[in-house]
Amino acid sequence: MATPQDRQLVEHWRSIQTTYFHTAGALERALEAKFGIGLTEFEILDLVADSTDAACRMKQLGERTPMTQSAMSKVVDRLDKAGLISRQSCEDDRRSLFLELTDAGRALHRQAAIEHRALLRENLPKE
Amino acid sequence: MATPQDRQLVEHWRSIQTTYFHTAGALERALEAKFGIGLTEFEILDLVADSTDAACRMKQLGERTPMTQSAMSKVVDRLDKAGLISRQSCEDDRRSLFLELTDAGRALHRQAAIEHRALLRENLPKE
DNA sequence: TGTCATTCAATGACACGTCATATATGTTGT
DNA sequence: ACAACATATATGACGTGTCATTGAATGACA
Repeated sequence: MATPQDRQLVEHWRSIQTTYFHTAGALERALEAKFGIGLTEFEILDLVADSTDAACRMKQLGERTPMTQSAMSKVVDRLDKAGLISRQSCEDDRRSLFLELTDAGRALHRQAAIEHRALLRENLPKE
Repeated sequence: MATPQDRQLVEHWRSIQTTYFHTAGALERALEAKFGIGLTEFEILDLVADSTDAACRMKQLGERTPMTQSAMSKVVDRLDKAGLISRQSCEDDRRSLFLELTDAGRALHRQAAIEHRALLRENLPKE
């Protein structure tokens, strides 16, 4: 802990951590309370809802999130069991999985997304 | 997922998440590999090393980090068992604990901090 | 075609964080 | 001094993430 630059660097990092934890916590609690899903669950729903094409997505979604492949697999598993998402095996590559929102998933996502955006607006530092 | 403002908001949030996970991951791996401690362990060491006064600190440290009280307690416990920190009970309020780096803790922190700052410099978005 | 390496997803062992509590101490009001 | 409440830390049960590995399918190439 020497130079002022270092102090500033560390302060910057702490502020990132703080807004990350603070915001993630708020999201987590609200989504859990109102919709019975966690933040990671929502994020997968959000990614899938946001996916336009018909590619085999499980893998590609992994590239759009810092989540581990293993974590993804487990979250998707929970979502599947909750009836919010469906996994369909790909015709052209049977190792891959194709994800799709169920009607319930789509409906829940629509509501939850509103809440999610609102909380981001409240919690994220302006600009 | 309607307005462009919303898209931008979500993109902003995802970028925070990404830099958070990416940076935290890099720190975690490096500290673990070179010093045998996790990121949270380091962060406590760092806070204690950075504490000037003689207040009963366990509680007050909690205010400088997004960590839960429970998490703090467990991290400190690990650090204690690793011989890097010592907990001394406060004279004037025996519920409180006073934290102090051991010599080993101080030495390790000195090295680890250098690594830590360097990695922050590499990973954090400039400005 | 048969081997060997590669890729996608799932799983088990394990570590760590969270929540709800427990325990000990302190404080306040009567 | 005695309840009743408040505060500081510790702990146990539990969920979820990570790493390493597995299983299945594919690719590459002699």
